[in-house]
Amino acid sequence: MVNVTSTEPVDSPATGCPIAPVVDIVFSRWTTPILWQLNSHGRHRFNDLRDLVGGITAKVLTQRLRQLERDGLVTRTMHAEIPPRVEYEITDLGRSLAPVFAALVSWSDEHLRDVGDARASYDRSGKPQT
Amino acid sequence: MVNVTSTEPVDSPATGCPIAPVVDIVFSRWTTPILWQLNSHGRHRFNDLRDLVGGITAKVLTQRLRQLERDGLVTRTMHAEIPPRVEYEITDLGRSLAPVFAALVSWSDEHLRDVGDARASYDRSGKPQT
DNA sequence: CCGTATCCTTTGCGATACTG
DNA sequence: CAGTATCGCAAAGGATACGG
Repeated sequence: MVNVTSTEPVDSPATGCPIAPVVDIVFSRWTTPILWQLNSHGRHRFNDLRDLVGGITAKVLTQRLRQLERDGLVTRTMHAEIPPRVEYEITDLGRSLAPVFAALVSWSDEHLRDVGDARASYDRSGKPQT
Repeated sequence: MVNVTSTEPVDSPATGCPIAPVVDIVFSRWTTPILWQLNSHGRHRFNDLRDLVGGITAKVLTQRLRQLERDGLVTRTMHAEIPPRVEYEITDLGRSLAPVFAALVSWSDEHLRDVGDARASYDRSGKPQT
């Protein structure tokens, strides 16, 4: 979490990096897959979303959803029924991240293999010399 | 860190989210400001980079630079002098992230204020009801 | 100068049990 | 169903001291 509005210096990895705030907002752990699912498959109930994301516990999913709701990227709708039904949906602000995600998909398609190659090469012989 | 090459399921926030691997690579803590500095201001020595990034300790900077080097995003050049001189530079692969960063800058310009507003609104009255 | 080693605190997360 | 409460561990990160 970071101070989004002020121009004061922050302790986070920010100084001189203009995209540090948005990185904090969008790329915290689990937030990307959550937003991705809500963006591609519409509105979802809590447990459905939990299954879609996969591997996340209820506690952490709740934490992340609360954060995303506070940041205006996701809405939470409570239906007063028994048993209770809660639905989460991405907002227009959340959908506005589409170009960012598209850029990442594009980069993955073009360059992810290069990273794998670099790692293999590094692990074989490239270790840093003193 | 994530298994980049295989198609096997991973435990990370990945299942069904195609950009999970690149998020792991590029948006780990401190990596974005490091890449940003190396991308905007060229080659740098270790301590210069440390000052440019700001707030990062030598230990953590070393860890992140090793990771970036292994992933092929940064090069490390040792000059055998006394005192020693080590220079870090972004690679072509690292520079290929430019469109991603550009998309993030653009989104910040257009929507970061909305997040601040959403937070203020949420903290005032929007807390989740049971 | 460029790290590494060590210690220690903090943070995050999983597991489990429980509630409206 | 959709969480919350509590516990406990494990990893990440800071501070400091030291080494090639």
